[in-house]
Amino acid sequence: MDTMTTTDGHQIVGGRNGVETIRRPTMPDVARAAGVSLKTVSRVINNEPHVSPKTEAQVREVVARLGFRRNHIARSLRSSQTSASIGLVIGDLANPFFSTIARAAEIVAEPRHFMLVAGSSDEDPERERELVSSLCQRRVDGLLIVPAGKDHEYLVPELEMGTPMVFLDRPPVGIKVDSVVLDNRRGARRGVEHLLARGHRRVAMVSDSSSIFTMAERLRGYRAALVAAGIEEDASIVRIGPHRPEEAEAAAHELLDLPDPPTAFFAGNNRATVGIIRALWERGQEVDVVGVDDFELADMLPLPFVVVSHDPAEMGRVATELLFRRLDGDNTPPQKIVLPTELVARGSRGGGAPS
Amino acid sequence: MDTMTTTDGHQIVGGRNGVETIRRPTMPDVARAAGVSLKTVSRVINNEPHVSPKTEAQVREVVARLGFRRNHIARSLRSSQTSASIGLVIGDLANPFFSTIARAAEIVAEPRHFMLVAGSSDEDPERERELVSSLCQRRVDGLLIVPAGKDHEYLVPELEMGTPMVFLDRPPVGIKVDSVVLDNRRGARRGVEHLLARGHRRVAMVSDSSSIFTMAERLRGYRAALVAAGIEEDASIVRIGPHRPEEAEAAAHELLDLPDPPTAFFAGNNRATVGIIRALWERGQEVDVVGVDDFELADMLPLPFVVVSHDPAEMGRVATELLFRRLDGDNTPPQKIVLPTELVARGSRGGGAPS
DNA sequence: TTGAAAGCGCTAACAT
DNA sequence: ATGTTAGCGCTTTCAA
Repeated sequence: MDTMTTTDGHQIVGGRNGVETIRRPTMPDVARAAGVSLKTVSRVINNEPHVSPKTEAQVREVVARLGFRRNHIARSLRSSQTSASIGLVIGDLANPFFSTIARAAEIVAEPRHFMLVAGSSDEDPERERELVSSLCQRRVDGLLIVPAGKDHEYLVPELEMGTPMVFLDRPPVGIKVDSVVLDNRRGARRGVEHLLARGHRRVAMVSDSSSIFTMAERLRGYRAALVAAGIEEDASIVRIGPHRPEEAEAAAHELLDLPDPPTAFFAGNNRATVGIIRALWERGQEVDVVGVDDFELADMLPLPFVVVSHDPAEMGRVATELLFRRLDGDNTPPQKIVLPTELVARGSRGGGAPS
Repeated sequence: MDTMTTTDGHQIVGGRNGVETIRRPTMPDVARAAGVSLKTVSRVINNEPHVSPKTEAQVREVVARLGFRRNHIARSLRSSQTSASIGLVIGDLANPFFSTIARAAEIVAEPRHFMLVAGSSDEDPERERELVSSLCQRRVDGLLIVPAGKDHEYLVPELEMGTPMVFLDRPPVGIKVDSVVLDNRRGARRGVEHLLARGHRRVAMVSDSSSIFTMAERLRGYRAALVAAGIEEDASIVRIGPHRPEEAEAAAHELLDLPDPPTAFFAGNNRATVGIIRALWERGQEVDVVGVDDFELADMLPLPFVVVSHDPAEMGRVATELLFRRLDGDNTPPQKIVLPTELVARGSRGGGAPS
């Protein structure tokens, strides 16, 4: 047993090896060892009727002894082509929004013994198509997609071949399939109206690229609120583009350094919110902020703000249940399910808990 | 197009349906349509040599026209039994620690066209076994496991059948396989020593159940630091068990309400850290805190504290690369890779950024 | 209650 | 350069 340390500070401890590879037992192997036919083994494995208790016990004993595990690949090939898996295409598994969706999907799939095959598109339409292609080649039974692209006609063949799919967070373009989305426009509008009601006339907006459907919708909601209040939009205080919190933070600083700075902020997503809060906090300034998306620890940040909250887990759950309904043969027309949003106060004033 | 609203506030918009199911084209279908043999199609699809450009173009045209997609299930069955997928068993996909690992694994797997099949064990050993069984039935090429159970002998058959596996975060028990873990004990010890160096003699520990390997190790590190400093452990200020932040928060309140309260806290993981910080913040008290695990927004919490930081993405990356090395035929003895930890100041004092 | 034979869609080995 | 045949491990007829 020797130990070494690599340049990156990892310590590696070697052990001994002592495993020899043996062939995986197959059903014929089990049948031979149990002295029965292949079909009988199949019956036992699949809990089919018409097997005598004695034969069954015999087979089960051999199964256990040999460590037999049915080859699901082979089963999928022969049997009704079901791989008992669903494909999940999301933006980034490491992003809590997406991983919450993934987990919710898993929870719905688990009791049906379906597994999740997941891939991150990184918001790249090309990668989205590659992932979908990979998943279809693997013959997943259904697809859950948070689309990055803006045209989904490429999915028509898959649809025709009977692969059910549900879009999440962003609607399909060019095809008619189920989707579960947020009421982005109304949520954003209500968030901005909250600021206007507090007397603000110069409300800045900071958000990720408007090529993302949700961002474009939230921008529309922002504009609708301004129009309804008779306020003309000032393009100099609308910053669409910042993706990472640091970019949003820089944008907020720039806006606050303007000769005529905004008196309030509307953030298109939680990364923008975090960036803005951080900028304000660094400057020791307190400015009203409303941001779309709730996030962990939001209530403990050192400045008060309001979030347009929604439930990603609910989105994942609803979408996955809809997908399974389709798998179960539901042929009703495609649905668009719109989940509500809600204004919630977050953050804190001063050094202690809000009273 | 009609709209209805459900009791839970979801809005459902129905659309029209117009998709008819057609059979998925197979290689023989393509061969027939292209007027060539099955094998020729196979050659084209697999970019094998010895196909005339003319024939190839012909086949590709038909492939595109029919929307042919090779059935990976069938390919897996015949060909070297590789499903081009790796199984990932983690505690909870929605937990950022695990989803970061998953994403890192994905990034390593992507260029090799391997997909991730993931499942959450919820820290339940029974569920861990079920997941492993499901994954093996699906013939994943390798397994990445953050084990929940404390005995992994049940994996011996899988090992013998040649399924490579790498354990993450917690070492295997009863089998010799690769693992990538943290230097928990030393990290914890250094964290506690940091508090002792600041003059503390009554350092409380709050952590999740010691049945989780990492927690037990961190508790050992805590004890080692106390012993080295000649301080006798006071069981009344050691709270092992709190799993959710709220439970840790309650534990912190209880400890602070003690007649002889601790003057500092050591938190076993980030959930404990958050709970403790929240308790202190609610009371308006400022007490030294060191917690294992870094987390997002830690630097913006309203109280200063120190984290024993490490890199979950690095853990996922290293483990997955090791797994692929095994898949590539590396037969060297199993390794145990230990990743370092580091003390980092987080949180902030007062109402502004740290200067 | 049990078993024999065919075949899922592909790749591998061997012709031609 | 192209094609033929066998067979991966299972489920599905169909027979006994």
